[in-house]
Amino acid sequence: MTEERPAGTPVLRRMNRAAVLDAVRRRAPEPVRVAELARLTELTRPTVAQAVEDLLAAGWLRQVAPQQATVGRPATRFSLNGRAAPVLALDVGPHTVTAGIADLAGERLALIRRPVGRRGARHLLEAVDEATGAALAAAGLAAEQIAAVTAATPGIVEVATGRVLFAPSVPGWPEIDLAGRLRARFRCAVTVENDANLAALAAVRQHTGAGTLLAVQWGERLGAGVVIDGRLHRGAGQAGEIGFIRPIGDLPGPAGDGRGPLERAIGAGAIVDLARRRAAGHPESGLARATDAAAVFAAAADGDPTAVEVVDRVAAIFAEAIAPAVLVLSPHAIVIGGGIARAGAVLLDAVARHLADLTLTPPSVELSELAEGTVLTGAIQLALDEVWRDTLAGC
Amino acid sequence: MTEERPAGTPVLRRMNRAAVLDAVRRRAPEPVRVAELARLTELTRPTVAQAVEDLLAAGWLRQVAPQQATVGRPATRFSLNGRAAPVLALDVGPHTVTAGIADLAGERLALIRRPVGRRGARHLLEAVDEATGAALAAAGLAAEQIAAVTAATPGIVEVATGRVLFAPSVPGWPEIDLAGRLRARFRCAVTVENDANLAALAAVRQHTGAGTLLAVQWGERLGAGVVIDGRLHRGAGQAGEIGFIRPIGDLPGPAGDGRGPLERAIGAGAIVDLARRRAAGHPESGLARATDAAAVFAAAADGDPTAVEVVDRVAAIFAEAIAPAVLVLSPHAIVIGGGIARAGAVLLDAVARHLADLTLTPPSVELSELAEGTVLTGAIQLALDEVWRDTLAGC
DNA sequence: ACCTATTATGTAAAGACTTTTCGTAAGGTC
DNA sequence: GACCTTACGAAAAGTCTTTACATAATAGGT
Repeated sequence: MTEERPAGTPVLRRMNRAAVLDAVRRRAPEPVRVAELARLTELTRPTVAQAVEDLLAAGWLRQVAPQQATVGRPATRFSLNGRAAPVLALDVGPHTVTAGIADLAGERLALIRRPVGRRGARHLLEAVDEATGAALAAAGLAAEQIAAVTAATPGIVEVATGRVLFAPSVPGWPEIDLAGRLRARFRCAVTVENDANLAALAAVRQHTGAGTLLAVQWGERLGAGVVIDGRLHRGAGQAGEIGFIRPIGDLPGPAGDGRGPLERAIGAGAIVDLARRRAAGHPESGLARATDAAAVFAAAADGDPTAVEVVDRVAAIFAEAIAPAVLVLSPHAIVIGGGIARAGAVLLDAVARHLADLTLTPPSVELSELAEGTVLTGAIQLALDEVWRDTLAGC
Repeated sequence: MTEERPAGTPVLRRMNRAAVLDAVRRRAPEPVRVAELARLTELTRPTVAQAVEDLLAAGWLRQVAPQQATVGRPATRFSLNGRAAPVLALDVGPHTVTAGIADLAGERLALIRRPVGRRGARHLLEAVDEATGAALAAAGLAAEQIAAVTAATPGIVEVATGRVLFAPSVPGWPEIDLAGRLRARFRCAVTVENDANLAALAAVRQHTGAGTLLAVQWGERLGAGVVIDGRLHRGAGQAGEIGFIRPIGDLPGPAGDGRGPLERAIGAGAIVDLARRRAAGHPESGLARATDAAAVFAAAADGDPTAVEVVDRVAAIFAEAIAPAVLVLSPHAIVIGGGIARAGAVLLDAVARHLADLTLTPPSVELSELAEGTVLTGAIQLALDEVWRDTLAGC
């Protein structure tokens, strides 16, 4: 239900303003002419002109130089005024904090990475403050100018309040009220969201935009984001926690480090362990010396039979673990990102093969093309979505 | 994205008409006064009066008798004109075809059940035609007056085209173009949808209306519908096919009857088989004589230890099977309907207990309150949704 | 230097709604 | 029958969009 609250003619003007602004956004970063906007919005030219005038006055648009060398009177052209509503995105990882600032058109204005000195919630928070300040300085902005903030954090997040409920990788993190601190510093919408969810959002936007997608982040830990028609599905609050799926077979001993069963079975480290164990009986394989998952996948790609077997086993466990979810959700595609994604086709093919066996019409299995900064990209996107939603509703 | 195409003032009037009609619908079946509508829609009284006048002229509303015994001048009251857009719903089961006709307000105008003479697609189709005709006659309507048709069928349905891709329970069914035949007979929107999905829709509307819900239909077969914020989630087209989840443990021999692994493991028949096998070693249990699943659950409710064990085992298999989907989807609740739902609390508690073990914050597990006709109710709801969507958009 | 074709912008009048405001109608109660 | 309460009706005002027409700015030709 769209739940519109219609009223008098002023509502019309608001709607038209929003439609014009939306059209400019879609055209960004290219400047647009009034006549072009009229065509895009299917409004008449005077109406668009009126809306543009309003938007210029409100600072959403700015006039850019007219195009040279054209027949007829040069058209005045307009672009989004990026400075109108820059957004701040934070990727709060256990070891690194990244802060990015982007303008309305998605243009990056600043990008700051800060290592976290020592492990622990307090040091992490310090790094967040520092990175935030540095990013603001680099972009030449004051905190008051930021129009939306999105912070990505590991763990399970109660998005409505911004509280982190469970974050095994950072001791003491749930006790810190990150959202509260950010809200105190910024007088705008602040969203705290699970990092895998945001990575999913970024990966999916890259992908198609529509449909149902399951975007898996696979590294030392395993998380996933469910994106339906371009929007994050959150369910009761912890959608996508695939790391806690209990895989078939016996588990490596309970580590008690907060990792879920599937993470203990086929997380990056577990893959190395598995490879080492298998290689013990096969001295001709180079796997015994493998120190990271990438080496295992490389060996498999080279045709090392033991490595191929290991990859196949890993893929089988993964496929069996998510098959029920695939049957229930029926995603159009599964996008795999994270450190493991660098494994390439070896893993992908094996996963697809096993899934084909376990589902009715298996979804396509693909790799995310985004390497670094996927989480930050997703955070920026969510923040921009927020701004656009508010803006288009109430500008 | 709401994708509104704003324009001149006539658009305003359309929007207001739609808002008023929507308000009347929400108030249905109670008649409404103009002043009440003004309050509900937050429009002024003259505007509402104008809209009501239009809607009366278009036949969407009708005037009803003013309320007696009131202070002040009696208000003229209006109701939905059910005859304006009746919908037809069909539940095409392997053994029975049910046809229902409902008016805009959801009031049932006709309900016809027809047994299917002999198994097979041809006889099924005959029964559909017959039931449809009888329902139309009973409601005193011609086919041209029907505003939307929804047909529920077992199997996997490609909703966009209305083709049934896979329907093991009715031989030859996928070759029949049910949607095409209905479209030829009715000049309105025709939707063909999986029966479990429609049952889910009905069960969920009963429930809360918002949030993410997984509605399981559990009988001889197993299906589920995913409902997110009141709307059916279809994914790539076969969301909710939980019958094909492969459960842990060894399967009863492949039946080759098109049933999925989970159905073979814990479908109604399989539960009886399991009980019989367990009872073989325990002659004191009455389970050996159980002929249907209900008897097994009844025995468990009575405290028969063997029966309790069987129920627990069934619940465990079910919980393990759907746990990954629960983790990915994070539903607010799981609603269990279908024949097995009559088992009551025994099964429910066992499922909840096992799920608690396998998920992070387990959803509540509940029984659907709808007994007979759940599928038909859902079909009517979907058809009405269709009508309202079209109507509110373009009346 | 001037003129014309071409494209873009500006503006005023008309038309369509909603809103506001005030007057009237239709009941009951005392 | 007077009075109170609630509902209905109609006219005037205000806000937008639309339509139609006039004007501005540039390139290229004469």
